[in-house]
Amino acid sequence: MNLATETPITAADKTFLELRTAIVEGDVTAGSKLSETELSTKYAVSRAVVREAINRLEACNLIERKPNVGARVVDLNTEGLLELYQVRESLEGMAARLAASNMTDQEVQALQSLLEKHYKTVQSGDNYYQEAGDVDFHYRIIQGSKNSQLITLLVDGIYHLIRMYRVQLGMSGPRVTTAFEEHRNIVNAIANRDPELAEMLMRRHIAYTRKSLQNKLSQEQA
Amino acid sequence: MNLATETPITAADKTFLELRTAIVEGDVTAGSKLSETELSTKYAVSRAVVREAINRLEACNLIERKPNVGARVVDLNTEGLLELYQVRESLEGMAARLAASNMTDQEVQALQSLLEKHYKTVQSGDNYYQEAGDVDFHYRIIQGSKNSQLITLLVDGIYHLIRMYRVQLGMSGPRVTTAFEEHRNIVNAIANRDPELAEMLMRRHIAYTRKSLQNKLSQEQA
DNA sequence: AGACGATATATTGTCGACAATATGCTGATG
DNA sequence: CATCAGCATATTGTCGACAATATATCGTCT
Repeated sequence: MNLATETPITAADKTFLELRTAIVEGDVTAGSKLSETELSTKYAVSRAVVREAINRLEACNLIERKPNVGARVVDLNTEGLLELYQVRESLEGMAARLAASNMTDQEVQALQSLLEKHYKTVQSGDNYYQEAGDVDFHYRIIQGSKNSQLITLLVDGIYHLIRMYRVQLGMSGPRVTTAFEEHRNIVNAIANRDPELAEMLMRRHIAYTRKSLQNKLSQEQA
Repeated sequence: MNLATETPITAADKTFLELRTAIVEGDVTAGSKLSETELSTKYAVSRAVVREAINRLEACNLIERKPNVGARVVDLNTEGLLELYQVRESLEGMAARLAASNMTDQEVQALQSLLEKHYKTVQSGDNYYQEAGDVDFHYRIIQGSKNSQLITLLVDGIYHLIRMYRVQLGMSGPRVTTAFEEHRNIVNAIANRDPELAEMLMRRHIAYTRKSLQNKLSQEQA
């Protein structure tokens, strides 16, 4: 018996994942068409598996499909990103609330030490780690909610979408300072097992980020 | 030129929709297998379109798939439903908040008259309308948020899931009285353009429903 | 010359067949 | 009698081909 639940990876899985990163990272430009035949030759698979991949991408809201016409990478407007941040505020707020109740002490400690590490690199000014650290921070709290529906929604769905939007709109990287103080306060609330406060702080944190984005975007348009 | 943007409906679309209602309504029992060949003969289409439909169902979290094994209707535990209600509380709370800001005066009036109609049928004791009315009420507020991401998430995703859970667990129909008072307070908050209050009341409303479900379910298990 | 219509081309939708994997059965063995 | 190996069957994964639809090209007419 093999405990490592070896899940066989189908060709459709692989092409889906490759295509998704290609889209999310912006390697295929926004609004460009996804030709089935073209992709099937490019990835050396049949059209059937390409179609399956495209179907899944559509389910993720990463592309749009019109029957008998084809699939295009969603062309993103500023409004969509801001809408997404409202959804995120709501869901991650709930995640923080649940995390304050459901995280194990061990997980809380791990979160605290992550924060510690984060603090050091903020001062050193390593921008790359900053972004990775930010994602990791949010990711752990989401997991800490222990609500599988919530986790699936955020990790499999919204996060990829947000990432794509940000790349497309040239908004890569979080706020310059990543608002370390806010992170610390959230962690404290969770460590104190204070769900209401944790939710409120997380919502504020994301709302601030949203407003910061909004400013940047309206500035660029001017 | 035809203004009615006639969207061609593919066979895959149809089978997807039929299958979804069949699953959501409980016509195919929980945990049962979805055989591709069987379904293709039943719906008189090729396996390819069945596969596409199944793919979409998987994206909706209505079924689970294991490679080389097949797809089964998700077998639902109580916990999953309660988790879903937490997500719903979060998202519909946000929807109510946004609706208080973004609904037109006309939409608010329509909502108020719906409430009126609702009130009459609560007293007459027409149980069917009560459920339909409840769904309609929530649906309008969601639409009123004007946040397309939020709308898609709730209408295309979570609502079908919740419906399926409820049917499977024998929890059809909302709370006996549908908590008319709560609905009224929510509408008032929206009409007064009070986002914070609208959100808070909607969250409470759903949290109550959730607890009511929890009681019912734990009672049954005893 | 511009607009419209018919034809040609390309792309997507659908289908049936083959290959790969999992499941169930049969029978041999301890 | 239980267990396990090997085979037979059934189901899913993948593929290439045909049909239906949309797009592009070209010619004609006003």
